[in-house]
Amino acid sequence: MAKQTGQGDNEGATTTEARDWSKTLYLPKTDFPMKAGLPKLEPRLLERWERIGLYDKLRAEAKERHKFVLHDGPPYANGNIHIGHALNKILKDLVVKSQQMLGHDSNYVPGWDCHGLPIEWKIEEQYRAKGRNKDEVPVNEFRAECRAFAAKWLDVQREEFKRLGVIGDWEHPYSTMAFPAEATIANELMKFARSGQLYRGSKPVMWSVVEKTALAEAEVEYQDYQSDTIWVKFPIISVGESGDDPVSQKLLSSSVVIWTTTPWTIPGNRAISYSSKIAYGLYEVTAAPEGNWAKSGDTFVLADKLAADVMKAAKVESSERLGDVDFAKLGGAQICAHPLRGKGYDFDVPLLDGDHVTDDTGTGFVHTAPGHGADDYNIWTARQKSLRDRDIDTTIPFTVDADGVLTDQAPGFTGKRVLKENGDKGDANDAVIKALAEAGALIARGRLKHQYPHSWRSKKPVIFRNTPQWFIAMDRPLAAAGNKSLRETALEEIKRVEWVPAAGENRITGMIANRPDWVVSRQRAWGVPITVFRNTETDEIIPGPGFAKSDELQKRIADAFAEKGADVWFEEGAKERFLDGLVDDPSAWEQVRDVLDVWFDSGSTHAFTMEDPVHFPGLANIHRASAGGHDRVMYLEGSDQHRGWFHSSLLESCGTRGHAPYDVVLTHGFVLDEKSAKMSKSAGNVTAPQDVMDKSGADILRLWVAASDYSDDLRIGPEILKTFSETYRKMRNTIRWMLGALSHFREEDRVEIADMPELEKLMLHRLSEMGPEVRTAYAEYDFRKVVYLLAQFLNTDLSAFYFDIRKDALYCDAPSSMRRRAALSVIDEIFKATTLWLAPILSFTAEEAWLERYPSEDSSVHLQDFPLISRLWRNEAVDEKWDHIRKVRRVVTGALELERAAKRIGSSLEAAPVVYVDNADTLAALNDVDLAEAFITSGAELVSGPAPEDAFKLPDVAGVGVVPKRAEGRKCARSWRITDDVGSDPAYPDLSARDAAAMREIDAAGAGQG
RNA sequence: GGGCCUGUAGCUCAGUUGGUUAGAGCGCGCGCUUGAUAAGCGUGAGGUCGGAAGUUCAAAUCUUCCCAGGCCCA
Repeated sequence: MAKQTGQGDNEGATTTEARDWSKTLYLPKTDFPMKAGLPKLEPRLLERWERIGLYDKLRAEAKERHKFVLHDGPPYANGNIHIGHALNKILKDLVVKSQQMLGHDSNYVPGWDCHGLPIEWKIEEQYRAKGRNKDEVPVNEFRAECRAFAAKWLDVQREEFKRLGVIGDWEHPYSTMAFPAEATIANELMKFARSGQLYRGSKPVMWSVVEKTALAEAEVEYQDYQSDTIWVKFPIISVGESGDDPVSQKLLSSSVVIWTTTPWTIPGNRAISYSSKIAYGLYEVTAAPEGNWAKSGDTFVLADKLAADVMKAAKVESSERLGDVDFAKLGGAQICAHPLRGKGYDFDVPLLDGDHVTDDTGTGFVHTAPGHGADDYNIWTARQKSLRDRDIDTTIPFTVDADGVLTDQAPGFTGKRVLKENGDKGDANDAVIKALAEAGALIARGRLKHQYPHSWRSKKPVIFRNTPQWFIAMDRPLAAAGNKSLRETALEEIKRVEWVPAAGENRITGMIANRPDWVVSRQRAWGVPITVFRNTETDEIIPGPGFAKSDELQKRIADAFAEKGADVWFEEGAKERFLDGLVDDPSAWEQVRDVLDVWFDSGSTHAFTMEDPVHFPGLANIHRASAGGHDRVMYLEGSDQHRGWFHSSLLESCGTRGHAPYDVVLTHGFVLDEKSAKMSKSAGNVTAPQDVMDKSGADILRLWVAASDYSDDLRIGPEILKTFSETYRKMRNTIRWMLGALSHFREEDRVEIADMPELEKLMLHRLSEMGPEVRTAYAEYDFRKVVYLLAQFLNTDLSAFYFDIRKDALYCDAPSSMRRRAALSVIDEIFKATTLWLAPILSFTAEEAWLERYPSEDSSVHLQDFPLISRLWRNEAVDEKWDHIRKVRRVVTGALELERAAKRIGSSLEAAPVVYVDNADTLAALNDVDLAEAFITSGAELVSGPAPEDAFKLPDVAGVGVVPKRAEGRKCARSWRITDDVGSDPAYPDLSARDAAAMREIDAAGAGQG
């Protein structure tokens, strides 16, 4: 028999000197440190995982299982990760690891979004610092620099993500700028072109005349600017269903008045917006100065709140309100004439009800030029169908060219400049104002200093200008989809997807139902080009539905991209090479130079990862449940992605494949500071994941994620991290104690459940309860329930109850003790189960503990599945019985606490309480139980019957009273229990009978050892 | 301003179809232990369930309004 660790040298039982009994105890013994030192430990474990090829091992082991694919939403490769990234990736890792342990092949290929504006800006910034001009750099040279920039940050972020303990195929991530990805993105776009869903339309964009470029909202800054303002009459020519009352009758000879700060947009006017929430009246001018624009007898429709201001601006001396004008009652079919009717502006100007109209300034009517403003464009396109039904041409005119010059689509003003080349005001405003005055359409003019958008580069004012753009149609019936539109298909698919939390379904449904057509073009350099050609004569697009050689053209482009990347599109002579032999005259075709919206890139990630078995062999042969298989695909991102990635992926996949690319969509909230405020550098409330990992460790961060309600926003800060560090410490120490106890456990000592004491049966029963609960919680992605269950179990059931009680047996019992061996057998199971249950969350700590228990060169806790819990462990009878015992135990500890406070006892081992029970059920439960053991006292007496008046009672434990009593006898020098059998073995005069017997066994074994 | 969502002890969270004095873990105070010891055990304090009104015999739970916060739009 091997000598037990934890025992000192045998000095002989006959020694008169006091023996150090502590050396004869089986005290916990482990190298697993109390203080984790995670910042140092974690990198070591990461190295180990890399060395043993953990990810590949997982794939190999799970080869035959059903797949669970968490398809990564790509972060943007342009900076260090922040706490939001950490939340996102850790949450993904919790899902990936738990799904693997639940028995799936749980795959995770991380990816990055690499094209787009922010990276272009960074490179431009570097150019400016060096005094270079972007426009003078060949586009592919510029693109190469963008590519290098993205590659650099991809690497940085990859290391930061790995540091969080996230398992994944980090060596083979996907990126939207990889050549095969660029090829696939272009290919997907060409699918839209060929099915006729891609069309060329127009839209106003912010445009810098100075730089001759479109600007994004983030590229403009608002500065003071003096604008010309005008009040313009639009004569009413039709009132729809007019009433018989005098006011309605009078409307036909009245005007609607608008106010604008951009007179040059009047040629682009196509409508007037009003709001049904605003009260309007008909006002008659009753007195005005001689020669005034607004004349006595003129009648205007104005918002009641603003009528006085307008009359004042028009220098009207007096006016009268004739009555209400209620547009809702009029049926919404009112038409005005353009103020320049007869001069090339003979179209009807409809009135449109719009939420963007207010009665804070102006007239309560908004001049609507769809080519010159976002609101204008939105309301115009939203009303497109009803306008067409009224025979109104909804074409948006191109009234201003790239130089800021009015075109021939602005009759009478062709050649006038809105802004000069240097950004100064041009002559267009004056020309328009003059024409309006001559037409008698002006009632007032003025100037206004206000905030107006300026280019952040040139600091010069910008304009809204209608420009050609490429769109994906939302409502075009698609033959391949049974004549359903993209919108209809997407809405149907949304219902098939599982949304976690469920509210996500609402949110995205609303967005898809209401969104306009998808603008996929950007006038930029760093992206995947829109790989189509347009016939300048016929407007035909190739590849396209009517072009016989679309197959060949599409293949040429995709193949070239796959080989050399999207740069080939911008190379000299690209058009000729791509079109060679496919069209009669390449010069009749315009090569589109716009690049794709990056949302189209990321919307295509499913296509170039999950459908590319060459580059992502682990993702080959996914048979999704929606297609009759057993595999599932999850997307997991912040809730903002309902409008972002979930949205674009859904549209992209529905438009090309007719179904959603995902089966489950899980969303999380945003990370705020401890007071629920947004984090910002200026507020000084930023928590950086890098700092947390350096100071506390990734496991603390992981515990924070797991324990938080991710469906809502999450808070983090110093106090919260401190709390989680404490929670961690508490759980860690319980694990540590198990490791220490198990250092004395030998496989041959394992005990069958039938031979175990009830306490052990109870703990196995608890495991059998925990098993399904933990599994279900993981399966439902309810990680905080897992944390709650495990914390409760470790702290309450184990540390404070089971382990506390069993310390005596574990430390003091003889090696042969059935009680001790049973306890160790059970602790072995508990350790295994809890470590495995914790592994997805405390990935580092679980691994550390696992390896401490099962040392190995190449194993890992993460290669295990969740524990199999035997059905035989279930034991409701024992559970119910011990419910009674634990209740009584609470009464006892309560009674002892009073004794302690009165300084009558210190340790509970100094007590031997008398328990009165006047309750048959409880009495039955307590009858054959070693109460002293359960109470951790030296003795306990059970008395049937009512307790004395002065006995200690608890209100919620009926029929139980405790009378404290000091234990009588001598204190055993080894176990510290006070018993009356101390000294019963003359060889061990200071020990109780149990300890003396144990020592005989131990000493014999020790002697045998020599 | 609109859409979606959130608001329970210092912190993180439970609170089943409205039903007994609103719970847990951690932290905090106090005590015990000193053989899990920069640990362990016990015990105590702490909440007008964001606010107001309403429905009801009864509301943290239902309704309305308000306040605060977040995301997405405008």
